[in-house]
Amino acid sequence: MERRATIKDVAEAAGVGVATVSRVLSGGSASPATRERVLAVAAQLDYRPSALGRNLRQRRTGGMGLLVPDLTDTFYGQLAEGVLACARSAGEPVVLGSTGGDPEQEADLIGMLLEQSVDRLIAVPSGDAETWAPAIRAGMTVIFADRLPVQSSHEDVGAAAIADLMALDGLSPAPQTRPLDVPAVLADDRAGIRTAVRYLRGLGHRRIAFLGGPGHDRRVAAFREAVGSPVDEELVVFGTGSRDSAYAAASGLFQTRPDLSAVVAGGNVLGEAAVLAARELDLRVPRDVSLVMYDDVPWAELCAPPLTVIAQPGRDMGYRAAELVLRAGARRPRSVILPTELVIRGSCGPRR
Amino acid sequence: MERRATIKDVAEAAGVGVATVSRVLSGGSASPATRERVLAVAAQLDYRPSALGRNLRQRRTGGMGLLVPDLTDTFYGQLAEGVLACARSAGEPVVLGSTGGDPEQEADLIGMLLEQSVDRLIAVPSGDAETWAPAIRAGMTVIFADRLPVQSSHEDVGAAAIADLMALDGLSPAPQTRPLDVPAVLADDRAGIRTAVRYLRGLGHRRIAFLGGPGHDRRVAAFREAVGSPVDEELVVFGTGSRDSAYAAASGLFQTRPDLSAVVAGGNVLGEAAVLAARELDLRVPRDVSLVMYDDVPWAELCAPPLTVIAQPGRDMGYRAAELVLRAGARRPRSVILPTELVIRGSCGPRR
DNA sequence: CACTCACGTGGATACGTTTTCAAGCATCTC
DNA sequence: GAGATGCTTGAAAACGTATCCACGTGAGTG
Repeated sequence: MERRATIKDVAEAAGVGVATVSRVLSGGSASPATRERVLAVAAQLDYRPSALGRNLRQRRTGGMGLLVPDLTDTFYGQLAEGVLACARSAGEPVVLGSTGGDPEQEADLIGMLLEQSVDRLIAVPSGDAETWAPAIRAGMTVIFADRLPVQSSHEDVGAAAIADLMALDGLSPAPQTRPLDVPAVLADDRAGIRTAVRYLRGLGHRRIAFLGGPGHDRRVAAFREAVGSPVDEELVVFGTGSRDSAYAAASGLFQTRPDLSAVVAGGNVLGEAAVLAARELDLRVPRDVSLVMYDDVPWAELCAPPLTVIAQPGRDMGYRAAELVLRAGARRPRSVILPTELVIRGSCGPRR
Repeated sequence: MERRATIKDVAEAAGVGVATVSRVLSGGSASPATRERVLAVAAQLDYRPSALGRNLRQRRTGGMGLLVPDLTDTFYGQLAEGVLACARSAGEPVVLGSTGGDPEQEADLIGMLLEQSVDRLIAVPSGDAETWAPAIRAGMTVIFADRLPVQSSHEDVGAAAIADLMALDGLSPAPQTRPLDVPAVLADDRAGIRTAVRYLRGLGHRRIAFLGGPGHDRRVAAFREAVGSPVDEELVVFGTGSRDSAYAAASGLFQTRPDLSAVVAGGNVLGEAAVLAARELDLRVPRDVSLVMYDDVPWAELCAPPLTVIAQPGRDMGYRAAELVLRAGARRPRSVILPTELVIRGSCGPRR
């Protein structure tokens, strides 16, 4: 457990000043002769610059933070893998937090990251603009992934991202809004949901339900738009994020509206709940009810029948978000929307 | 984006020295009067001590590192959630790395953590003792979770943990071995596998296969022990960790040995592969082949039939590991073995 | 040849904190 | 009343690095 060599040791051994060593190792200019000598000595001493000293000097911790609601949710696992892959190839550390979907815990974790001087953050937000204000105010480079913060009445965090999205969606030009500069990496929920609904429509389904969870606002909106007015509000139900509540929501939906013939689950936890609830109520998939689930996960294929899903590239989303947050210089990065794909397996059939 | 207040600002505003502020905030002794004043000023200035300064001073980063092979594997997701839960309640950051089961990446990540001066680490190891030597040598407090490093010929990292385990298993007293002080948090693989094999035996199965992956050494050993000699070596096959290789292993197993009537999958990825391969080969579960899978995961219930599993408390394991690594003082913590439970669902039937 | 300019270099400083140390002061003891 | 004892306190040093700045040297230009 010997003490690690410091820059001072290297400087001494190489017969140069610490400034020179620092320059050589950070890619600054130096004469080829000294550069070579310094590098040789550094290698020989097995010198590795301490992140502590550097961080303090630069008043910022390298790497990035990552906040997700729940690592048990396979989609967030994929997202995290993407982020980690990018961070690893950049040699940057990532400090992870799991919010449990609770804005309060999220706020705590943001505070912790602030304390650590982590100034780059990728987040699947659970709180609203107020929760995110401290991070923005502190000058953090924040990138939202998978979703945007819920809109609170008088704030507009994410407004810039929304503007980006509208442009990308080919909607009306972004309204004049004070941009708060929080870009996002999202899946094309709108197209994904629309495709799924059309697919179900094509199979003859008319009473299609949406089973959502927290953060699925954009998906519900897309669902409403795809179904067209008037929307049967009883067919749009929500869980709170836990598996239990998802199950309760699904079960309740099936029981109060036995006339529904198809359901779109807004996430894999909801999809899981729908399968379970249907089985419990002796509803056969797809004979009695068709099911399409947002998120493609390995076990979707294991179900009987295998689940038809709206696949979103979780890993890519994480990777892209990490790229954005790392490359973010003076210029604020643009938001990104990644395509979804309807993967047709066996959980949807014609309306009987 | 105003500059954050430093301890100096607080000291000045409170009319005391910085040392006093530091003492008050770190729970040192101070007169009630000054303590109150300092706290008031600190609150008013919204002062939060910078982890950077503290870390540099103490030459160590707080919190802990966490290294897992793959967050896409639900079990490691559960494990990570446990670690994060404990860390969150302690207010400590955790920097996460995903090794992909590759010793080389693992070594890189260890190096990165060393550079960050992270001196506490929870790991599901992929490399051998040699990979872990740098961490140990640097004085890191390491706790292994879920498995131990593979034994390399001339080293004995984990020997201490093994000694602990033998004691816990009620085996012979630990042999005299130079302890390398790497404790572990493991599931009782031995009992879990034994119970599963006995269960299958009770159903009449005689040709039972084991489908393993990297890091399943203890499980294979337990399987061999439970099955009793002579072990039919063709019935013990391994994947390399990826889903593809797991599928290949499972499919190969089913095809080369159509006479087997039951299989024990060493992890949830392997179990998934077994279900898929069986379906592809038109083998019905449990009519043609019985299946029990290590790891309980939410989707085990979704399968048709629902999977009989050996449940291990992934979340608890993570939480316990985090507790151990945080509480680790001068005294090296003891290893912990957590119980498993055979959860009987519908994937096992009598031998036909 | 004098002057400028570019470049390589090292000393010094600052980053924000914890901890050591000695000094100041009040209380207690003989 | 003098000395010992305990507590509170602040100045200063240290942690390891990056960067500013000033200095010296060599080449290039008039």
